[in-house]
Amino acid sequence: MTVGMASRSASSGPASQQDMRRQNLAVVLGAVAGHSPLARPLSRADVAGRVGLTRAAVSSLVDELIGRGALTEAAATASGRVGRPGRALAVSDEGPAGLGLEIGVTHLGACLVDLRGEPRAWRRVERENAGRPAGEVLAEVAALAAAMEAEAAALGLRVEGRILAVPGVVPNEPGGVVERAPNLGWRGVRLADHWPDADTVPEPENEANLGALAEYWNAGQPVETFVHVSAETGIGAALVIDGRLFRGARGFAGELGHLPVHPDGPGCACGARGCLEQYAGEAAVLREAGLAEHGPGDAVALLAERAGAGHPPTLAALDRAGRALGLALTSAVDLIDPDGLVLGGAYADLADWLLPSVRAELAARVTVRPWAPEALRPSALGRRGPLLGAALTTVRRIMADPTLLPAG
Amino acid sequence: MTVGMASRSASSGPASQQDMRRQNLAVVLGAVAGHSPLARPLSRADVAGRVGLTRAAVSSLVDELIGRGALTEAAATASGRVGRPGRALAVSDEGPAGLGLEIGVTHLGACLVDLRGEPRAWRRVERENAGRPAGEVLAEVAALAAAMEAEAAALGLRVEGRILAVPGVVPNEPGGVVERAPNLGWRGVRLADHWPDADTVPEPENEANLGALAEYWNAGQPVETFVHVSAETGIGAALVIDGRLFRGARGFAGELGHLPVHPDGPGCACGARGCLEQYAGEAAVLREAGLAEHGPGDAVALLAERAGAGHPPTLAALDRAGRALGLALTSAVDLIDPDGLVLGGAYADLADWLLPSVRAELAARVTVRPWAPEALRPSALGRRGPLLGAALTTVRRIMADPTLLPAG
DNA sequence: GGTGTTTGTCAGGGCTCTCAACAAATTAGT
DNA sequence: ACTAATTTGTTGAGAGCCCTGACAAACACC
Repeated sequence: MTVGMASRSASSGPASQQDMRRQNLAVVLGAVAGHSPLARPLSRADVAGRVGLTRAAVSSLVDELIGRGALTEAAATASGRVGRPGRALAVSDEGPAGLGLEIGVTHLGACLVDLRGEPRAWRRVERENAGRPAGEVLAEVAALAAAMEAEAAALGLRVEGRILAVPGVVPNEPGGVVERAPNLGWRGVRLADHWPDADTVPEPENEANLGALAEYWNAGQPVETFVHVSAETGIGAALVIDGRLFRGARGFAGELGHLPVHPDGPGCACGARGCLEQYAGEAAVLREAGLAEHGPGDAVALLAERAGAGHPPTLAALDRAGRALGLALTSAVDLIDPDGLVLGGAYADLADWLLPSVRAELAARVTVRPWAPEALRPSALGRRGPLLGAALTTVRRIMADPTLLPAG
Repeated sequence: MTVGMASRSASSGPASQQDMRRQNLAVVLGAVAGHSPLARPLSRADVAGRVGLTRAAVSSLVDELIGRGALTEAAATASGRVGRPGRALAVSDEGPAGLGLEIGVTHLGACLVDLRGEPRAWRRVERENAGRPAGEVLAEVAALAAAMEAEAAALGLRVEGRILAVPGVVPNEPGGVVERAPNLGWRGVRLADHWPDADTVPEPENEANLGALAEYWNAGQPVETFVHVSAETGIGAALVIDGRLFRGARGFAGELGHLPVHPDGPGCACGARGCLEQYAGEAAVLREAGLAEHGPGDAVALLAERAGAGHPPTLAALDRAGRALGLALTSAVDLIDPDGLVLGGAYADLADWLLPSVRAELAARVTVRPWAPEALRPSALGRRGPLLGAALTTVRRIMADPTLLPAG
């Protein structure tokens, strides 16, 4: 099982009556969750009419969902309509919750969301994690996680799943292993080996993937197929296709940083020439902006500051990066035909200066199909995306399969 | 409903017991179909053990499948094993069949396959279809189709679905419309408007997509995620992701021909610069090979002939095309991480001269992940792919949902 | 020929949905 | 205030589907 993949029908394998029940529980829960909280809340009869089940079936399903703590029956509402008023249903804001954890290069984070998807608690501590032993870092994360679990209990929440966002490669196969995280100096770290409590070991997932999923899950009107570009030290893209994260055959999909944008361009560390990273990577932009020997501190913040001040070399460097990124994204649009493109990670902070040139390049080169400049937009969540995505992963799993919750 | 998409669980919508039955019918049928015909045929008990249903359930499902004509009970086999021998099950080679039709620029085609996926009849007639009125061409196709239906009846086959492969754009939405087919001169052609018999109107689908699906369905050990490049007049790619055709948000996915391989290269008719088609398109290769004013006849055959004869400008043109194609495919590999790349259409006929340079370019540029040169291979089906894919589409739909067949 | 093994089928039971009927709770009308 | 109409949620009967357990049938082995 992989983060972000729905657990339904493994495409082969027989269907059982439990599967049917599972899906119908998910459908009913999804109907309540997908309903605008501003509108009049849904009753059992409303749900039945909306999803196409009978009132009797919905009643039974709702009872089970209430028993599992996924739904609550709110107070009766003065509907104003004729007939017996329905009993308002709402996704529970107590009970099940998802815990997201994050290891960044310079910080640790934690986030707690309830089943409605609402964040209920955030924690962030600054830590220089690069090069430290994985066990040491994980011990601190575990302490943070324990504090959050305590806070969850105080809020009446029960943590049902734990996902850890890491800036590294997490293989497709389960096992809780971070294959490598260059910016942390990790290689082949098994989370379970360093976690104090075997019952609360989190599942690792790549932070860029989680950021993309958060962007998708958090959108009011979600775009089902989009490319989420995320630049930290490298440049990666997460592909969300039909609402699901696409990892590629071996988990390497979305390697945007090494697309050949100028085939005869400068050599890249990867061995090829003219890769996108040579134009739009952090090191390349800093070099071009004359900031290669910047002091300590956040390089991205420095770039944003200089660009905001109108520093010509910085502006030129960002323009050059934007045009190269536009070239790479042209290839992505031609191949994948996404509904949208999202600039996340460091690019979100630099969007003001990147967007014009990226959009111009796309407009000039994406000509054989309709393409709206607004389809490219900066991330709405910015740097909080991965952590939120980690927490929401558990929520979305439960929404897709409410039987994951213990029966009441 | 779209060609090549499984009809199962529309992801939302409640599950019914019919859905469960449908899936289990498909699972049982799939187990029989997926079994090597060389090995001892499967019995009901074998199927039960393999798919995880009980013998009683499989018995009921098999009975229904036999009733619908999807399975047959073969003669008893001398198994040589102890115990009561099982009754051999086989996918029926009578009854349900799929009819594939094809309109090419210079020919019409038809193909009949039985439920095992075996071709049972082929027809091909040479016709210059470019520029002729759509109604005239479709009338000839309909005549061809009628002849095939008669042949099907003679073979004891019943045509359960009709798909028409066209060299053009078919929108995602159903409706039987060919939005445009530049090489035929078609625009907004509704098949139903020109078909003599309303009961046998075929469903149109892009030939490159069908070629890719045929490649997938026909493979012994199918690669689940691959890119099928197909060059005719333009250069297109069909993306098969997790065994399903991926069309993109608006049906424009796989537009490989306009990937910017040399951003400052020659201008393209699309308005951009340095598109792949300027290097690897038919017109560009012919021009580079000094064959721009070739006489009548198949330009691809001409290129193959000259290349086979060692004609230096042709070899240079193909090498240049191959390197450009390798660049574009590098982007595809980086983004999608496919298990394989297939060269189809005209490229299949030119594979001998294209493969080396494409592979070299990929080897030099795909460095941040494992990449085997053999993952790029020419199409096994070549020019027959689209027609076979059209015929197989119906078969795969029935395999995915045997209740499409009339009950016996 | 008897025994053991495997196959296919049947009857009973459980789960889940649908259908039809009904009590409950509210609005509209007089 | 009281009745009629309307809508909701629940209940019981019924159908569909799979599972369990049992059993006859058909074969190999001794």
